[in-house]
Amino acid sequence: MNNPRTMLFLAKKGRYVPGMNAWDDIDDSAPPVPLSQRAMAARPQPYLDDLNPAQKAAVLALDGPVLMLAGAGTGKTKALTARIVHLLMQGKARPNEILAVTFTNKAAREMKDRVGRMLGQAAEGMPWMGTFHSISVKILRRHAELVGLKSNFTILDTDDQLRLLKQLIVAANIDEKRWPARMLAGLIDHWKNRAWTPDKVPSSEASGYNNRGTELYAAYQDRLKTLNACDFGDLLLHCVTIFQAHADVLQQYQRWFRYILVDEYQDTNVAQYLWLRLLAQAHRNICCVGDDDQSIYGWRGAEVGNILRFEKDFPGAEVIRLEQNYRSTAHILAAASGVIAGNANRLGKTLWTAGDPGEKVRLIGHWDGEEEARWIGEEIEGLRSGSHHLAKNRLNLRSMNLHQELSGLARSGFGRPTRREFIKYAFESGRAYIDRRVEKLIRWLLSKDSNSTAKYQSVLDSPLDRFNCEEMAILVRASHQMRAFEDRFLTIGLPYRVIGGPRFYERLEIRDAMAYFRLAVSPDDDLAFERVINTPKRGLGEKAQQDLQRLARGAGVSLLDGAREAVARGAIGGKGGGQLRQFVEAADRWHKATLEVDYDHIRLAETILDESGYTEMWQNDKTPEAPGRLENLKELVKALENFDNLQGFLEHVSLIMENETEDSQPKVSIMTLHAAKGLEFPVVFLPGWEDGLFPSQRSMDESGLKGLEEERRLAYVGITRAEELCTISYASNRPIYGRWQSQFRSRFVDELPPEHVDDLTPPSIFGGGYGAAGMFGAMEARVAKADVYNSPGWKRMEARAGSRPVSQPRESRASVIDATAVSAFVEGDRVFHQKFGYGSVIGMEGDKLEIDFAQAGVKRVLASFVVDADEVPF
DNA sequence: CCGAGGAAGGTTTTT
DNA sequence: CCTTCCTCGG
Repeated sequence: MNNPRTMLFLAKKGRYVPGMNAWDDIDDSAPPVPLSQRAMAARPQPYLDDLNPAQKAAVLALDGPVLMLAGAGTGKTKALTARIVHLLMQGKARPNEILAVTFTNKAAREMKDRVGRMLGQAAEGMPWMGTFHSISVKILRRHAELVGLKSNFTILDTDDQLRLLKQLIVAANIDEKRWPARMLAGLIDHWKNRAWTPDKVPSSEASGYNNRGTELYAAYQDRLKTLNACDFGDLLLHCVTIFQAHADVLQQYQRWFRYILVDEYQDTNVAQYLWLRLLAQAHRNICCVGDDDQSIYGWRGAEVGNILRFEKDFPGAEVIRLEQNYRSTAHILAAASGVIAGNANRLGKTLWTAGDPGEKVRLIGHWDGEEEARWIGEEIEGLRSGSHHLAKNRLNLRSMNLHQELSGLARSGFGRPTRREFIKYAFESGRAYIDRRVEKLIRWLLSKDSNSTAKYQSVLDSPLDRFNCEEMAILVRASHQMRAFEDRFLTIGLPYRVIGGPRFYERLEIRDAMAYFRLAVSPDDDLAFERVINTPKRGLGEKAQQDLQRLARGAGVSLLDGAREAVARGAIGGKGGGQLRQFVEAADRWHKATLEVDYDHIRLAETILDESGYTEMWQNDKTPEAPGRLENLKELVKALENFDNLQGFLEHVSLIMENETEDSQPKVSIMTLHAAKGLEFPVVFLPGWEDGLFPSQRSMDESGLKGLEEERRLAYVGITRAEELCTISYASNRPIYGRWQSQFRSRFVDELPPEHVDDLTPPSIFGGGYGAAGMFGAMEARVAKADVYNSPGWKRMEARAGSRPVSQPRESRASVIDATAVSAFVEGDRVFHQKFGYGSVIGMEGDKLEIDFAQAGVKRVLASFVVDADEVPF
């Protein structure tokens, strides 16, 4: 970095910018200095300085119920953290008297970080800042006996839960095929979300499982109690039960939590709602932050109703709307607003921005999904190399003046400015123009604790007129859509990352290892015992395990104790008997080790994995996944370093499921719309906007209008993730379950306000472009089998399955034309299409026909998708 | 204990 | 159609 350009910038001294540190604090070599520490000393309330009026109002209204309706990108976390700081600075509450609840650990961590930075110290003193679940565990451990548990209860993972339920179903003599454990788990989860204990489940809800659903639920709860365990739903439900049944306990917490803050309130379910209301009802100092338009978790129990009803629940509540958006350009906001306006039952917000109108939202239709992926890949390459005109325009978008100055510099031999230099320049020239982008970058720089810093550094050091891969994302409705992009990006060598794959702690090997640890810590953990007793294989199959079960249950002891007894009596014969003896001895040894004060838990963990033969099992495994699994096990042991003992680690893991093995290379993100909530990217691609895919058919089938509205909110969330450039696309043809189907453009596309949309769809290919033809209900296009097998689409798929190169040039497709399909029609033929209805052929090109449909207008479809109108059987 | 073969299912997912 | 999970048989 020792070039003349840098020297020039360094020659000047940093300047004060409200709410921010001087530039010299943002040097990479300097330790992270809290953002406003210095400012804090100079003024009484610096954290209020860079808040807009609405945010300020939300921060200042400390007492009484407050509903902060914070639209996407309106700085809600900023307001929330400022509010906490304000509470502390005003002496309204001590750090441990503030209850701040979030949904995810990530959100909790971010809030902690930001409060800490504002205060100029770590927010470790805020023990009640966390997720609903982590806070509930804390409370529950203290009062476990009130719900029949011991305070050292274990938290079940999904696997254990399923195994347990399966046993119960079998025991109840119910056909496990017809009524799978998975489904029961879902049901019970659903009931717990609604805060229904077994006796409260309405009979109308319990028709499955031969009308014995609630019976099974009750048996499950009993079993959990015996095992001294609970599942995730229980954490909240037990708390609610305790609060409702024990006024003294409730009052204790009501007094303790003087102020309550809730993030993402629109995502709360009934149990969480009750939990909050019970805690808040005495002093009513509750501030809920949320956005009804971003409620996308209805399918897992979230009740938008909670936020819609807030003012009724808390009469006299102050409702504050954060509507100034700092994230997206005006066109993007307008497009998003246009779509969400289609929903009824909204609290209503109007997002606006003081910023640049920017580029219009781009819309493009493609022939099929493959082409869509190819196009997006090319766009990304262009944007990242700077050859794309929109990349070149980017400087204009950010700041005309600075652009000119910087271009001047560039021309005089300084080269292309990087963002880092841009910020520096803006900063040092005392320019008032420090936008939220700059603020964000500074935040990135400061958050050195985050292990993703490296990738932000790479963003910072890339030229301002290019988009770094880190700045671009593809957001899809369903994860199977990701594949097309992965395939494509792999062939063109574009670095990408899929967010939200299987989580680290959910992986098979990790769960197995964890079960071993659990058994070491609590020898009574029967579920852990069951999981590992024959993993690796010890010759203790179904039969031996059943014997053990019977023996243990008969004697009323744990499985491990039962096994010990069986060994003593020689009840298990043959090879298994010897192995069992070894297993029991080892388990005893491990447990003994955990009882020592200050034992070396890392070494113990290694010993366990070693002695159990578990590591060896994977070493001998020759499947391609095995090396990865061993790698994960190493990772797991490494993670132990952050804890004092195995107990602490297990507790942590049962609550926190994270997978943050980041590497530093900048990558394009591919993720679902759900996973994207709360994130933002300068460039966003939203592919697959086709009816049935998005909005998802299933959603609409199952939940009707309610489902459609949630899908629409999902669309809103998607668009509002984009900061500068948002591109929506769809394909006319897509293989659905192996069958090629004509797709209708998503109805959401037609809800986009045309004046904010730039339609790039080639009109020649997709007649009756965007904004022209009206929509009519989407039908399922079922194409007769014979047609499909003859269709070029089919041929293409067959070709793909064969040995052809992954990416076939477009031209070669023409060679796959099915001659019969082409010759089957001539211009002027009357034809029928399953989806578009009747029409007449007005043109042909290879395997595609151009057809003027009576209802749908001019479309291009595969010849095999239409039949002669005379042959329609109805 | 492993592999072949058949049946079923094929949104979204955190804690 | 493809993938995955489970069962059954060797």
